[in-house]
Amino acid sequence: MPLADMSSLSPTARVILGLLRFAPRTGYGIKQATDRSTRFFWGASYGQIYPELRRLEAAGLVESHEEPRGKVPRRVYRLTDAGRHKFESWLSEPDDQYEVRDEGLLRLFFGEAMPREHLEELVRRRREWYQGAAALFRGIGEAIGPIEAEDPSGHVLRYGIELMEWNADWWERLERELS
Amino acid sequence: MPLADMSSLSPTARVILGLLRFAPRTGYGIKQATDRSTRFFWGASYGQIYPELRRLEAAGLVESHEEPRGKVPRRVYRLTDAGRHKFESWLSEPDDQYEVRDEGLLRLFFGEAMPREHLEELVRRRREWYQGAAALFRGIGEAIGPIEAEDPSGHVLRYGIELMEWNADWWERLERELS
DNA sequence: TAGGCCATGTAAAAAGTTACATGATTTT
DNA sequence: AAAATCATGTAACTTTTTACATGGCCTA
Repeated sequence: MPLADMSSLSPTARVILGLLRFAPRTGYGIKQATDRSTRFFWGASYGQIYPELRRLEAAGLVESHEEPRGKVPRRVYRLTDAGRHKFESWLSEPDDQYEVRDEGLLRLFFGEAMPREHLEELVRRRREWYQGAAALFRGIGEAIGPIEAEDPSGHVLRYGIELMEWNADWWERLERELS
Repeated sequence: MPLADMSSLSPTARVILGLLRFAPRTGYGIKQATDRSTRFFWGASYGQIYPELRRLEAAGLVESHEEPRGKVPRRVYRLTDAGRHKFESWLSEPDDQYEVRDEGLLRLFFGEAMPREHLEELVRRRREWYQGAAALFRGIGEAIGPIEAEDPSGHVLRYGIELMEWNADWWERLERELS
């Protein structure tokens, strides 16, 4: 029985539904999974996850049952058929607009006027971040991975790895140019 | 006289201040400038720009004067010294976290399960978007550019062009693989 | 036994989007 | 004469962040 207005899914709702497709999880588990996977293009905080799970349940897109560990209350959520269907119809929608928000790039865009040492620092950090991201993406490809990636040769994963590597390279080159 | 709490700048405030560094502008002009430049990593809507300009003025970071065109009221904003200083100290802050939000990637991340024809469509659109973005960035490099780019050989612009080209290539390759 | 991890949540604030409303000026 | 562009704004809503609060379980 859909009670809440879920005619359109918020990005966070989509992350949640998408992760639950692979396995049932607790709110906490969803947070861990996003931190290890989607955080590179869409993060989520507890302040969104828990309320969103309740909204999704009210709309009949997920269902939950209690599964305590000793005295620790614990609620495991899983996708309903309606939820799976809703998610898949979102996937099928045309998406015309790719909106990207990248505060680091914003800073760099205006940063040409920065003192040299700050610029070098910024470039170094950015390079390190991309190296970490590349390593993480490669790790997902090798291990079972937090998202239980069905197909380790999947396009997206490859895109992720290659994009992060390209970036790590680019920033490393700039770093060398500057020094 | 700073009246509003501007101890920390919102991203939109930073875009505004950053653009005003090059030239005084109206709210409308700021919107045009973002649409042609920062929109690829940070967009802004009128609903943010006009109220933010008033907050910035209340805080003494920008100042404005009326400059009507005929009967059309028109208010031109420019940076104050305090605003310039504030912006430059933001540039100098260390930034540890690069948070990126990319809804298109989110979709693709989960999209492996998509019906083939939807996937192809998505890939095609994405390729086209990147080709457009690459063209636009190259255009900025050639023309004076809406942001009055001081140095057309600047790192960021080069980064933008090369990133968009890399992406256009990547998605084109995937498109061919799929067909 | 202490520190880290698992686990759930809320309240307030901040940030951003969307839809609406209005009208002059400039270009085709 | 029509269409595009310049120009300013608001109200309601949605989305996200941040800071707080609590406490059991596991392992070194």
